[in-house]
Amino acid sequence: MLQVPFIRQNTDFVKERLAFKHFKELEVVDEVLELDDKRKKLTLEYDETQAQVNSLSKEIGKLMAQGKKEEGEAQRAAVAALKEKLGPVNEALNETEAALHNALVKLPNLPAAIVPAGKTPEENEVVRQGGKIPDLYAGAVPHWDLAKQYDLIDFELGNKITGSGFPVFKNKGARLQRALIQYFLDYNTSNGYTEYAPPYMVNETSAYGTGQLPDKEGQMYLTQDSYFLIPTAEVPVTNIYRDEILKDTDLPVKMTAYSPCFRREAGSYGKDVRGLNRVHQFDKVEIVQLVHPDKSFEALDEMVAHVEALLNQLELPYRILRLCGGDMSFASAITYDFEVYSAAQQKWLEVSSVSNFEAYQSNRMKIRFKENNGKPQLVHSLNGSSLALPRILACMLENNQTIEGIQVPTVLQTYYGSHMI
RNA sequence: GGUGAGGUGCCUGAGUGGCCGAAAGGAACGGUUUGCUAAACCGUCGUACGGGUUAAACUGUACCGAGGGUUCGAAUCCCUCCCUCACCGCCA
Repeated sequence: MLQVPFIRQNTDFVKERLAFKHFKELEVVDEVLELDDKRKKLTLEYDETQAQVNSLSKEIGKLMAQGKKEEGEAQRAAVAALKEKLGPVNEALNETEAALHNALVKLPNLPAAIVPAGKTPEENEVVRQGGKIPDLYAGAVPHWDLAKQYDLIDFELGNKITGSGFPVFKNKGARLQRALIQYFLDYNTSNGYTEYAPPYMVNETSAYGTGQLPDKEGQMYLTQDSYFLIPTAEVPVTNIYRDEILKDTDLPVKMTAYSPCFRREAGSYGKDVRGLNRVHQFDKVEIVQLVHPDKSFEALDEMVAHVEALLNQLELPYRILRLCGGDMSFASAITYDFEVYSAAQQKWLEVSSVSNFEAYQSNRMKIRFKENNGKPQLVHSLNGSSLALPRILACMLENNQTIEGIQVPTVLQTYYGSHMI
């Protein structure tokens, strides 16, 4: 969440940036400031009164010890009077703090300066395009047909076992998927990321920390024990450092993790969900960084280059989009989406999203660091997919299909064990 | 699922009503000494929110799992909840 002192000092700027993100309830900004004023006033009143109570109580202790009972009794009455006043003040203070917090979490992160204006996905800015869009032979088909033809993925079977959106990978399909995961993790760790295998369920606090809660509970599966199935490894991995104060020399923290991701995507059935395009359970390898606030844009560029290198090595045609203000996620200050071109569907599919959250997540999670003997400051957090498996797989199958079979990119051949499916 | 124990600062761990934001040890950091390393010695070593200041200094309040209660006064007593650990049962 945003920091109140910053909002206070840059009120107009905050409103302007929020409007840029097409956030409607700008009055919440003023509400935050009013509640913060109220909070300060009540805090002062409470503290001063409590200070009197404390000092009187100490005196009573001494008087009693000295056997001066009458004086002690008189003081007790004084304390009782103060405490009568204190109750309502305390109650008002608690209410105000809760209200302030509720208002504060309504405010999304501010878009960074270089975020393009716009509201819809059509207004996202294409930053770069790379790789070659293949000319497919006349009989080329979409991946769901290839999946059947080569016996790689069984969508019907998933319906039987669980429901729609839970594909079953089999044979070479399962193997290819495993090869990709292995390859991604190896690539990440060789670039300084520490590998984690996190829990696939998280508690409410963790879901809140990365911004899934409040609001987006509908997008997650909730278990009987009130744990959420993770929608991305970002959630458990970023929470590793929740409530920690790092040393500046610990930064940057670079983490990577493979995990399945579970998404309810309620009400999203329709044309775009065929095959692997949108499913309820999919695999993904994620990268997360916690960095010094001065370095987060540098880190962002590094992560973008990292993901781009992966796509180049996989020989997939891709483009990088800088999301416009209105299309960015709630907690993000800037986001780059990576899309690969699915030649048989003739469609761009999102396979990665790399974001800088600046201090928005770390403020919620209280992930901080200390420089020398300075005060704790919030780190900046970033994350990105490297990469989401199903669409990569879909694209790879479609783009690499030939009459003889499906070609496996060079970089994957040792992992997969063959050059052809 | 059953039974028992327990949650104190970066860690270990003392503390059962006022002198406790909290002993002691360890770790870490700074320094002295040393040819280097080690050892030894000295010092520093919580967080949040207020007040104050150009900034500090200084100062108030809160925090010993969370929330409530008793009391003039709570880490310490009471209640509720959460969590962890151990053993048994079941099981990969």
